[in-house]
Amino acid sequence: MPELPEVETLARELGMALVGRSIVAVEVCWPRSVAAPDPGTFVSRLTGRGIRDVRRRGKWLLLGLDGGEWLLVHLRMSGRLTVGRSDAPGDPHTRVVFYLDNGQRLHFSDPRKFGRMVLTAYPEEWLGDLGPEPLDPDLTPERLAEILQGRRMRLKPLLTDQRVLAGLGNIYADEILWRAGLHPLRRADTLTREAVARLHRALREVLEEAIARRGTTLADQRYVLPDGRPGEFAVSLAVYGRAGEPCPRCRALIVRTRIGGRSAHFCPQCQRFEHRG
DNA sequence: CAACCGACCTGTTCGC
DNA sequence: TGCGAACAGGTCGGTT
Repeated sequence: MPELPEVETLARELGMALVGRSIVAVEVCWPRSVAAPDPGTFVSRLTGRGIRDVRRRGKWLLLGLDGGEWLLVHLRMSGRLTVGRSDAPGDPHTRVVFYLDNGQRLHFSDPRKFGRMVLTAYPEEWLGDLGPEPLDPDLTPERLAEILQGRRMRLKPLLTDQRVLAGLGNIYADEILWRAGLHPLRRADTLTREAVARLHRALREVLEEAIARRGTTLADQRYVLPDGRPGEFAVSLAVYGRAGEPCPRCRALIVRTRIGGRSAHFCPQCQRFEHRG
């Protein structure tokens, strides 16, 4: 569920709540949520550790700990991280709980159990295959053109490939392609210079606007901020989840199809496959 | 290299 | 109303 804007928002807001705190106890309710090390080692190495940094890489959340180790968290489809008082009401999907020195708890809740945590001194071993950050200033239009060059993949699966760019998922890939006026089935190596420039601009605009609105909370409310409030970008979605509704740009009806086993939404008028632009 | 499929999981929505 | 099928923001590994 959470993509780059959601994890970026979490990193910022969790940072305010967690940096300077320390972990006094850890409870692992669902051992498989801890990918490494084994849960016993995970708990003993975390107990008593201070949190000095919270950041994001792709869709991973990174908590920097005193002593140089990192706690990596990937929320996958249904993971949620919230901070609350000790007497917070019980959640049947709680998988891991971190007890903090100020009486608060960091809750990891995850109904589908896909989310994973890793405690490691070598985060690059887990993050090494990730492509560049879409919002990195070094990712210029020229650099994006090099990335797309020679790739025969269709744009939609390419954008969600974490080795190509880090952090895009199903929602933002659809929104970015709509903003850029590019068909999701268009082959990456067929883009003109001008089309790459549009894609580059769309990447930055969509992601920056979504971060400014603190991410997308859909109807199921699975993604929320650490204090439980929703993100506000859902109302700004142009195509995702809007099949049959008019395109905000041209009023043609949004189409939903299936690409690489995932849903894809686009405007058949604004995003023409035949256009070489 | 590119595409597709099943796994991994549970909860919610859809269609008959 | 009831019930099973289909579907969900992600990723991985194996096959074609």
